[in-house]
Amino acid sequence: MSERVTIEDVAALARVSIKTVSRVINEEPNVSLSTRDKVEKAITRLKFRPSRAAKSLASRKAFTVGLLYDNPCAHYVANVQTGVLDECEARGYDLIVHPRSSPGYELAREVISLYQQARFDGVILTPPLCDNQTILAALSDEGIPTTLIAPGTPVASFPSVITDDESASFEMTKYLLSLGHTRIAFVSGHPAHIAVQRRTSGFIRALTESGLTATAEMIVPGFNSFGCGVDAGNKLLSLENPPTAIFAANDEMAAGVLSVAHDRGLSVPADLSLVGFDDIPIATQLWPPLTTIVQPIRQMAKRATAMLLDIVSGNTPSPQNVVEEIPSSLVHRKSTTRLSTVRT
Amino acid sequence: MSERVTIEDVAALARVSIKTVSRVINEEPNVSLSTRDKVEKAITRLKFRPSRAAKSLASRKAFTVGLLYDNPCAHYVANVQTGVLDECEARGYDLIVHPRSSPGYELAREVISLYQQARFDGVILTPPLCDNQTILAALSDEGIPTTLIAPGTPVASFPSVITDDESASFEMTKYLLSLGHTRIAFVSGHPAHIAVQRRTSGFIRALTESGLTATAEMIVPGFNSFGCGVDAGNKLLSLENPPTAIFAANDEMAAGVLSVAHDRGLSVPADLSLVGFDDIPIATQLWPPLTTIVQPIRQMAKRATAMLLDIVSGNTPSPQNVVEEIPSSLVHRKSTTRLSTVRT
DNA sequence: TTGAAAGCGCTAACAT
DNA sequence: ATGTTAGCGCTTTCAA
Repeated sequence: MSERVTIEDVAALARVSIKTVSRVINEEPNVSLSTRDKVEKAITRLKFRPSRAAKSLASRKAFTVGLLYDNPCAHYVANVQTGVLDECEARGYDLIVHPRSSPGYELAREVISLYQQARFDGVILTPPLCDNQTILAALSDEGIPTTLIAPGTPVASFPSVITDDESASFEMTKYLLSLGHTRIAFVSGHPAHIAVQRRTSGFIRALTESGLTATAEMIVPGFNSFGCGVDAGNKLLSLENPPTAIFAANDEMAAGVLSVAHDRGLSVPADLSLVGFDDIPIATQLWPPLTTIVQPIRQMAKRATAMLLDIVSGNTPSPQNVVEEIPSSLVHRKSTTRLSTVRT
Repeated sequence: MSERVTIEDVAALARVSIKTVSRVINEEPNVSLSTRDKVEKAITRLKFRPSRAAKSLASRKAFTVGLLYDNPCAHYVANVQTGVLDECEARGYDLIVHPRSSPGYELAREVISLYQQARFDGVILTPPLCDNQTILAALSDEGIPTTLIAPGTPVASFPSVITDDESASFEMTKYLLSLGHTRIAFVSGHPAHIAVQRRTSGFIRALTESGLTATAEMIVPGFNSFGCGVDAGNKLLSLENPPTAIFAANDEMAAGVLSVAHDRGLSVPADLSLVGFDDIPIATQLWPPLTTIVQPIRQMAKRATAMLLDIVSGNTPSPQNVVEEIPSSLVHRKSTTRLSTVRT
């Protein structure tokens, strides 16, 4: 293997000082066009790549962000990673991922240790970690730059980016109402995921605003899993006066409801309109494909990363308690239809 | 924020030289027990964490591995990442992920650039990248330490870890045969995924060995997606003399076949036994849950990482063309049953 | 078994 | 607009 090409080699070839080369590679001002040109030619000729380790040591920055998560949903995680990487690559940062299911204090210790080793400049937290008080407190105490993706309660002292769960849920319910449905059931999500809880509020608000009331038998608790959807579906469709539309707080539960409908010989959407939330891959693979709400996960992750990089690179007048909201969107697919006047 | 604690602070407190501290933190030999003890106490008291950047610069190693992939399946990627991290964390390495869908030469350029910046010491490739000749050649030319996970043709000059696709498929077919099925159809996988192609061979071999022949109409091509499974299912179940068992080269296609069976009012497994391959999450969420083959993805990734770290840390007498095989396993669930003598 | 000195390849702070 | 001089916090090499 060839020896490493250093900034000195470039300086020698271009007949300038290493500081000038440094200016060029960091796009600093105050370099004449001709000098810049000479240096760039030398860089190209020698195939010079500045050493990340040397840069880090000298500038006391890792140029790396950490992504912390403890989420079983591969699809969600993949989207978040993609969004974070979008921003990292654009700004020359690296990403270190840290999936963790250890207790809060353990995780906190690990993260602090990594930070002290200067292995990253700051971290991004996703649900449910971004609602974990132990970790949040430790990060705050240690002064570790942090941003949050979709925290349940964005009261923390960290910038966060959220989406409009409540109003999206409201819109979806309105849509079902506009189709003529009045007996609409809701399968609520995991109580620990605060953001998911807001979906229930949106549902209730829409009903109330239309002069309807959300009865207890039409709101059944779920815990986000397919199996919960199955249970909820069985409960709801066994009702004396069953719903004509079901709104599940996530697609996985909607899929569970759908399989129950199939089993019972009910046709979706002819006999039952069904909608979910999230737009996970199976939403389009099921038959019929699910009308649902697309979460802007990737964009949220990208923004959260941008906010973090602004902080760690000192680009910004420290935004403090900034909370940015990125809207989700409703996709119409085949699982919903106007309530037919002829009832079974 | 407090000032950084350095190796000098520790040396001063322990009244030894920095070299001795270095010996202790790197677990080098030739340190007396009492000295080691003194140093360790000082480290604890000061909460000293060696700077990764300084260590990298001085030792000319990044202590980081890169993971390259271009795979749409989030579940697969998540498993690979977990396996890689298992090994990385145990050995103090970091992981940088690099998902890419750019053309081969572009990717190659990017990877070489990152390597030259010393942002990682070596890379791990997963399908389909590990079968991409352009990238493989570039990596080899540049002398970048590399290991491969599940390459289609492990002829390359890189250590690889594979699984037993052919024999697992053989066993699965034998199992179906043992249940009394003789009209068994196969939905083959994506032609570009060579490993997946081997599953077809195993199927054919089992049939042949049992004195049966694999007829053309019973082997239908697929491309790994749910939709392909639907198409294949429709084709197969429309046959004048349809199969009593269907073996899909992956679970996603099996799910497609299952939805067709449901639509046609066929009961699985009473009317049709159905099996898949991979054991992705929906395999257990479908009804009935799928009998399938569990791929040891996480372990494969862990081994591939261990091999890479052995190379980059010089722990090993350069294993060259090592190919390790990790066995998969068959899980019996509810989608298969003995062929009933009473036929429909 | 221990230590002193010389870098690793950059950036920072200050000249000029 | 450009250069000089010190480090950054470790490991390496060589001595003792």
